[in-house]
Amino acid sequence: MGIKEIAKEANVSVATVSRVLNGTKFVSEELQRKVLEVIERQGYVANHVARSMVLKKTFTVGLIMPVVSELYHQMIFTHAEFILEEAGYKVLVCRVKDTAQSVQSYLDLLLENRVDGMILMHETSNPKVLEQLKKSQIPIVLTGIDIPGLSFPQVRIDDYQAAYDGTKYLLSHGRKRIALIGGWGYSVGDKRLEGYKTALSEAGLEIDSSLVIPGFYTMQSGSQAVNYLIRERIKFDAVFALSDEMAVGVMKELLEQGKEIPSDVAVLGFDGIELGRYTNPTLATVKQPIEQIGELAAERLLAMLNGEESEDSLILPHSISSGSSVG
Amino acid sequence: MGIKEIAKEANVSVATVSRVLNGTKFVSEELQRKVLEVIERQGYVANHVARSMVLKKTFTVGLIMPVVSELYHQMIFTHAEFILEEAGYKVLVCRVKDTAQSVQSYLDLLLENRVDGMILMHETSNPKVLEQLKKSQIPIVLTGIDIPGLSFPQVRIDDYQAAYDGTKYLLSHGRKRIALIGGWGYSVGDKRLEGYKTALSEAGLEIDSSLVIPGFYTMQSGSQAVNYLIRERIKFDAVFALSDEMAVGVMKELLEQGKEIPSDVAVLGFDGIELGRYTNPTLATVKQPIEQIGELAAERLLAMLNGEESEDSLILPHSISSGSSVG
DNA sequence: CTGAAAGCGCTTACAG
DNA sequence: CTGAAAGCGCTTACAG
Repeated sequence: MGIKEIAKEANVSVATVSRVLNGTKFVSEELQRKVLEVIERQGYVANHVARSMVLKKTFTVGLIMPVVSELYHQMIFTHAEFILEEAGYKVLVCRVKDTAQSVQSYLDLLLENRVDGMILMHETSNPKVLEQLKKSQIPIVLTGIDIPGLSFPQVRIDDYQAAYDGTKYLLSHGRKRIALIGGWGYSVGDKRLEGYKTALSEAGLEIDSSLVIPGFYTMQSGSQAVNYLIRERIKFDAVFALSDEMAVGVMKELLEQGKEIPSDVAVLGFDGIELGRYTNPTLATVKQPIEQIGELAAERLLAMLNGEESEDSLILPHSISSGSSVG
Repeated sequence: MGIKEIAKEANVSVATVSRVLNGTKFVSEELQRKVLEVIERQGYVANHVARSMVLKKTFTVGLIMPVVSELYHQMIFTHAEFILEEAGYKVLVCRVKDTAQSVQSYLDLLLENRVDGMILMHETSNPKVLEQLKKSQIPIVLTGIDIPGLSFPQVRIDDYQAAYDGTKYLLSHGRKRIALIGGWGYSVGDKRLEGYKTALSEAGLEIDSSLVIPGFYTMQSGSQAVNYLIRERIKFDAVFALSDEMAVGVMKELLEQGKEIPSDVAVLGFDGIELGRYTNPTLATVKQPIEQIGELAAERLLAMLNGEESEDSLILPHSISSGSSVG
């Protein structure tokens, strides 16, 4: 049951059917009525696969994102998706399950399926992937991340400054032994680490590398980090977790180990997801403008999809959101 | 840059290129080498849109899910997706934003884009949608839900029994005034409500309808329900929230209002998501076999996609997971 | 094993 | 305003 059958039954050409379907050209009311009637009666469902082939446009954008810090990424996704859907695009989401999983296969998948554009929320340094990304002719925007060597427009915060401000916030609450948990070896994490170090140095404090703990941005990972600190008898009076999810795990483990929050240990998160307002104690955090990031990333992509010049990056403001987990 | 250009440059026919690309037929080593070389050198990317059109198969399955109880639905999705991806399918996710949003547009989208099958995790009673679902020729499996009038295979728990067991669990901990929060007017919620009522009746307790509160399966909604109960001075010594996310909101509000958990009020959740083990106090809950539901739903869909007979529904076992939020 | 050709279901100049 | 026809990039009987 295609356009051809509809055409025959309505006694018109396929061109006419196509035209009433798409409203591309004026069609006399009579033919329009006839065609619409047949379509309705036959329960015709347009075939967008065929349509995409001739149009060379799929109205699909690909989104590659990590599954860690899910609540944060989901929210960005939700806001971006909303804008994209409004504009008639659908989103093919590729969720990179863990750090070991390669982005390669997802990138191939998106390219083979001819997505019109891409939003990349997952850092990668795989040279082959980088090469493919550069060569691809479709618009791409990096969201929440920065990939050195890739000149696509970015929509994100200033991670260095955000971590700097977060650290200062803890310092201003009298903390001196601040553990930092995050993913090192990635641009975002490393920049935040720099901000942390600078803030400590400026406060005249030495950087103790035993306080810099690797984490995977999951709740479990937060718990493990605290467990490690305590097991190794490393003294600390604050934890700065570089995702709210890790912070939740951190608080859980601290309470379990009999620590008081924040009197014994203050906890500061990162991201500003809704969950932080529902924990006990509530979570102080470095808040990203999640809604804005998602929406602006989508809007930038749409602009490029509409042929506008690839725009510059957008660095959005962060803020500190207080909570009872810090003094 | 299509198969045609590759063919010309390799001095073979397009048929041969297609064959080496798909490994469908034996191609002499020599031609194979020549074709592969050109493909590599040109950075050819196969066009799956064209491929889908002739094959009448997109290797895409549609997934319609609600955005409430996100952690729960995400986990089911994650497990289902894993199986599906292994089998070479990609997933087009449709996230229904709220109860007011219609499934209609997503259903149309999936059908127009010719998904090979569908996983439906969102209840709907829209008669037109139901009609379209019935008429559609593709395999569909209902996951975590039951839609009266639709005979597709289901993969879910016994919601009636699960709520019955949960209520009994609270009763066994000496609770008598159990508030129930959930979404009424949907099959899943209503069944659970029945289980709750039966358990109370069997215990010789009267059903107090002022304890049956509507909720939207979000954290915020859980908080609001508690707020309502307290504001209206309705006495209660336990809350049975029909999602863990609501339970988190419930606990938050209780603590904020100065109630002790569980001595003043016990809290029981539903779903068994990871978050419940990270809250303070930890959350007792009626646990669904999330991983199994996701995997089995995907496997059933794959079986049907492979032409196997549409199978019967699968009712999986639930369990009670203890936590310090209940006695 | 290999190729010429038809066809998948649409859209859109090009004529009329 | 309407239609005949070419073409989008593939796959696959059908011959050879």
